[in-house]
Parts: sequence; structure tokens; C-alpha cells
Amino acid sequence: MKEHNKMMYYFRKWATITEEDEARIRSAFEPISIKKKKDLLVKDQVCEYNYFIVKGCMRTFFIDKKGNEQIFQIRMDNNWIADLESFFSQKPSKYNIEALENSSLLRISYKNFEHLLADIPALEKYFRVLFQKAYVNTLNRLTATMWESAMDRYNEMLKENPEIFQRVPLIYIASFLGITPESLSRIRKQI
Amino acid sequence: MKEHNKMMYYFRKWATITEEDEARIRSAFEPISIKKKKDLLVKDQVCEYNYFIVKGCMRTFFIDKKGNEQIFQIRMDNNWIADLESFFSQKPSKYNIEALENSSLLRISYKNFEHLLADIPALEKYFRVLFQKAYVNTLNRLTATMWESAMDRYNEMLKENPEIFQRVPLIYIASFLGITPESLSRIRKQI
DNA sequence: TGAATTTCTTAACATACATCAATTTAATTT
DNA sequence: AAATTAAATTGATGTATGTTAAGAAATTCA
Repeated sequence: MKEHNKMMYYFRKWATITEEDEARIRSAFEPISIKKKKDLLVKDQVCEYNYFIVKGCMRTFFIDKKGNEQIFQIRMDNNWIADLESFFSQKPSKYNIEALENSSLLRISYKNFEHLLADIPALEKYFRVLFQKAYVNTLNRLTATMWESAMDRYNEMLKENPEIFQRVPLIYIASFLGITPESLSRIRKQI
Repeated sequence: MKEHNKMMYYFRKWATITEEDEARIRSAFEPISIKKKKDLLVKDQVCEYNYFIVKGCMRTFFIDKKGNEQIFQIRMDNNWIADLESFFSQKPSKYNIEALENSSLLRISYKNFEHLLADIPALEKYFRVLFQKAYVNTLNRLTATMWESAMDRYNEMLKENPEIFQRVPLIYIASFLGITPESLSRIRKQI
């Protein structure tokens, strides 16, 4: 059960978990692994699970009107990934989630998630704080996208998230920044 | 205490609140009113309160590099408003929050908020779900900003949020959409 | 109610980033 | 290691939206 250790560490960071809770939590999460380029979620499927990435890298994308894949989430070790809109509504997803590396994850089904949070109020607090932070981050990303240049966004990402550049191709990073690979290439040439 | 009724109604929608809890909650929120054009929060101040808008309209904005006010939140009746980044960190805010109408609000201080949630786990669930939804909404707004045209975003806002057009000047709506008033004017002419 | 201020519109021109097409470089597969 | 595929770069050109400036319309204030 060593896959669970890091996740438990993060739970404990923002919530008080008893020994008893810990056993209950561990048993609710199932370890899985996924190969590079395989799909964790496919458009029009219901997102049945919420995933904790133990080790690996995942992207969330959709196909836009012009037929291009557009990526808005890239997540690596010790982060959560899912289409929460589909997961919490249990309706078909608009997105695909794909592994960018061979990855190992922990997953919990929607039903188990709801039961677990009902049983362990400390986890409500953990996820309240998690979503609160995710919301604030996304608002910051939104204001940057609206009112900062692509070059400024690139530089900030390079500073705040250098590891992603070691592990993810630039074509994906370009999309994540909301620009084309050609534009990113030109930005990089200027620096 | 009729200001609190609508807020209690929303708490009850997603959380189970006892009579005893209700009294505790009501006493934690203080009613205030604010005149049009007055500030609820000023840049570099700590956002000391989280606010529930009983009736009225508020905007959150900052001054960009070129000296223009840029608005990323517009909230009306029965919604929450604060700079959550400042509120939860209790560090100075990057933003201003201003009343667009004479408004009545309920406010809760950071300390009281933390105590209240510790005392009433059902509220943890309420705010977990609230932030979860706010996060999903903001991600949808982000993808629209990155990969849809300003005209599409305008039309969607008109459809999803018609009331805002009755109550808020177009210069503010333009900024909220991430464009200039001139661009919005041209978009409207085309329709 | 008239003056002042704010909001909205229009036009000419500017610019950041996109698109299309071709080539080079790097990574993956057999 | 060769062949294939994917990623990255470069140049020429296009376009949505920004900028500047001015005036009209609407709202607020005295």
C-alpha cells in the first residue's frame, strides 16, 4: 500500500485524520496504472473516478471547432485529475484525459467519494481547501490569459512550473498557454 | 434578521442544518450596506471578510500595466463575493471590490469563518460544493476565453446571464469578457 | 432643469498572434 | 540502425481585436 502514502501525507497537511479514518480512506482508493498515450477518460463517457496521480503525467483536452486538440490541464505527481464537471454530475464528459507518461494513479468512484466524505468530515475540509485553492489558481490563470501577453505567460510558467518543461513537449505547453506551437517557438527565439 | 433568510435557504440546499446550527450561523454574519461606487475592498488591504450579497451588485477589478481597470468578477443578488486569495491567506489583496449599486450584504470575518466551519461540518460541505462549482465555472470561462471568439463569448453571456445586461454598463461587461468597449460595440452592431 | 460626467459608438490605423506551407530536428518503433 | 512518426522551427501572409481620437447619447449631479 505504499502508493497511498503520499496521498495520506497530503490529506494530513490540511485535515486531521485518525488511524481508523486512514484505514477507511486507504481501502476506498484503488491503485491503477496506465501506459503513455492511453486514455483515462474519453469524450461522451461519464467520468466515473476522481484520480490522484502517484507518479506520472496527464493532460485534459478537447477538440475545438477547427479540429485542433486544445489542452487546459496538465498534471503531474501528487496532484488530482478528473473532469469534475462530469464526475460530480455523473453526466457525459466534454473532454479527454490522456497519459503523457506511464503513470500510476489511485482512483475513487463517485459513490465511494460521496460516502467517504460523508463518513469523514475532515476530508470535506481537505477538499474544500483543495477546490478553494484550485478556484483561486484558475482565476489567476484567467486574468493572465485575458490581460497579459503570451510572452509574459510563458515566462511566468517557466518560473512557476519549470518541471513541466522537462517532461512535456512544447506543442502541449503552447496549447496550455492558449497559443499555437509556431507562436511559442517565436517567443522562445526572442529570449 | 430577514437579510439572513435567503442565505440560510442556500445553505440548506446543499447541507443539513439543524435549528441550533442556524442560530449559530445567523449570529456569525453581520448585515452591512454599501452605497453605489463605494469600495468594499481596496488594493493592498487585507480582505477581512467574506460577503454574501443579499441585494445589489459588485465588481472586482485591478489596474493593468496600461492603467486600465480590468474586471474579472461581477456578482449580484444571492452570490458570494470576496478576494478569496487575500481572505484565506490574510495577506494584502491585489484587487478592488466596488459596489455598482446600493447594496446590502452579510459579512463574516476570517476568524469567524474558520470557527464556524470547524463547529458546523455541514458548512464545510456547503463551501466544498460551492468552491467545486466555482472552480468548474472558472475553468469553462478560461477555455472559452482561450479558444472561442469574443462574439461567441458575448452571445453566451447574453444567453446565460441576461440580467447582468439590465444592471451593468457595457464598458464593464466588455472588460469582463476580456475585450475593449470599442470591440464590444462593433460586435453588437454585427448582431 | 441645465451642466457635468459617464457611457456608447464610429472610423482610421496598429499589432499580437494565427494560419499555411515547408523544412529541420528529435524521438519512437521495427 | 534504418525507417517512421512526432516535435520544433521558420517565413510569408491573414485576421481578430486593440489603440487613438472624436462625437453622440444617456445618466447623474447641483
